[in-house]
Amino acid sequence: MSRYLALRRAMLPTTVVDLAEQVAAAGYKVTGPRLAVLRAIAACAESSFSVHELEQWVQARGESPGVASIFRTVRLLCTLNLVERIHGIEDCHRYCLTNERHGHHLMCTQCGALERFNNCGMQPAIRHLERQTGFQITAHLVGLFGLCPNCVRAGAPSLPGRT
Amino acid sequence: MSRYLALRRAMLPTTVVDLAEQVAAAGYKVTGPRLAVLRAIAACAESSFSVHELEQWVQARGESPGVASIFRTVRLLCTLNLVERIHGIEDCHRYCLTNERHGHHLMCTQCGALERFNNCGMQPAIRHLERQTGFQITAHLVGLFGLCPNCVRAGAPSLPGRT
DNA sequence: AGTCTTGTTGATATATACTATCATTCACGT
DNA sequence: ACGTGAATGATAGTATATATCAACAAGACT
Ligand SMILES: [Mn+2]
Ligand SMILES: [Mn+2]
Ligand SMILES: [Zn+2]
Ligand SMILES: [Zn+2]
Repeated sequence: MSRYLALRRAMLPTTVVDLAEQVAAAGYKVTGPRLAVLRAIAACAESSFSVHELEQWVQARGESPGVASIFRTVRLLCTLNLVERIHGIEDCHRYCLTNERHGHHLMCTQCGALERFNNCGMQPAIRHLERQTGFQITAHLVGLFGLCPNCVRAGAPSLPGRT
Repeated sequence: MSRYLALRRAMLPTTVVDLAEQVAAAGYKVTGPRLAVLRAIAACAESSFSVHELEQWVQARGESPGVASIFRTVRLLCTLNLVERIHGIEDCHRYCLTNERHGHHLMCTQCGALERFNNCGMQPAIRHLERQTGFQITAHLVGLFGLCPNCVRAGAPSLPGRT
C-alpha cells in the first residue's frame, strides 16, 4: 500500500479503496485524477454509467480530471476487468462494475438502473447453432431492456421493443 | 410503379427491386443515389454491413452518393423496418436486412458473415426476471459471436469471449 | 413530351465519441 | 528529500453521424 493511498484510505468508500488497491496491485499509480474517476464510478456502482456522466459528476464537484483522463481511466479499468462495457439499444456504450461471475444485464431505458443476472438460458441454443451452422461461438451478448420499478411507478414511457 | 424504377427494373437484382418498391410504396422517391445504396446493400444481403463498407462499395464503382446520402438512406430503411441495426462487441454499429420474423444474429468476428436465428430460449429467464426484479421488460438484445466455417478453416484468430 | 412541385442531393459546417501528441507534473520506490 | 518514469491536461486529430441550404430531379399532371 502506497503512502498516498494510505493517507486517503480512511475517507474513501470501500468500493473506491477496493478499486484503487487493484489498480496499484497491477502496477499502476493511484493518482488524484484517477481517484476522482473511481469515486465517480463508485457513486454509480449500483447502476450503469457513461463516460459523459462521469465527466459531469467530476465537473460538478470541481475536480480536475479532463475528458482524456476519464476515458483513459475507464479504458484501464476495462483492461483490468474491473469495469465492463455493456451495450444499450440506442445509447450504445455504457459501463458497469464487473460482476465476479459471468453475467448479463437488465437495464432501465429511462434511468439506467441496472440488474445483473447469470443464467441467460442460451447454452442449449448456442450448442444447437454450432452444430447447425458450423460456427465456433466464442462469445455472447445478452441485454434486456425495460422499465425499472421506480420508472414504472412514475409512468415513464417504455421503448417499443421486441420480445 | 414509377417510370424511373420500371426502366431500371430489368437490370436490377430482385433484392434491389423489392427494397425499391417498398421505398416507393411508402411514398419516398426512388432516386439514383438511393438505388446505388440499395445495390450496395443487396451485395451484402447475406451478411452484415457498416455504413463505411457501403461507402467503399459505391465509391469503388464511381457511383455518386455522398456519405450524407448513404447515412440518410440507411436511416430511412431502418425507419421502414427494411434494415435493422445490430450490435457488435467492439465494432458496434452494423446493419443487416430485416428478418421477416423476430430474430437475433450470430456474427463472424473476422469477416462479418451473418446467420440469423429466432429461438433464443430466453423467454423463461425473462419471465423469471420480471417476477424477481419488478422490471417491465420490453426488449431484448441477443448477439452471438464467433468464427464462421470459412474463417475457422482459414485459421483466423478468435476473440477471447464469454460463454 | 413538357412543366411544376416538392422531396432529395451534395457540399459544408457542426456535433459527439474517442484517440494521439507532447511538454509538464507528480506518485512512488529508494 | 530525490530521481525517474508514468500520468496528466491542453490541444489537435480521427471517426461517426447530423443540421443547413442552394441546386437538382423524381414523379404527378396535363
Ligand atoms: Mn450467459
Ligand atoms: Mn428472442
Ligand atoms: Zn428506471
Ligand atoms: Zn468469417
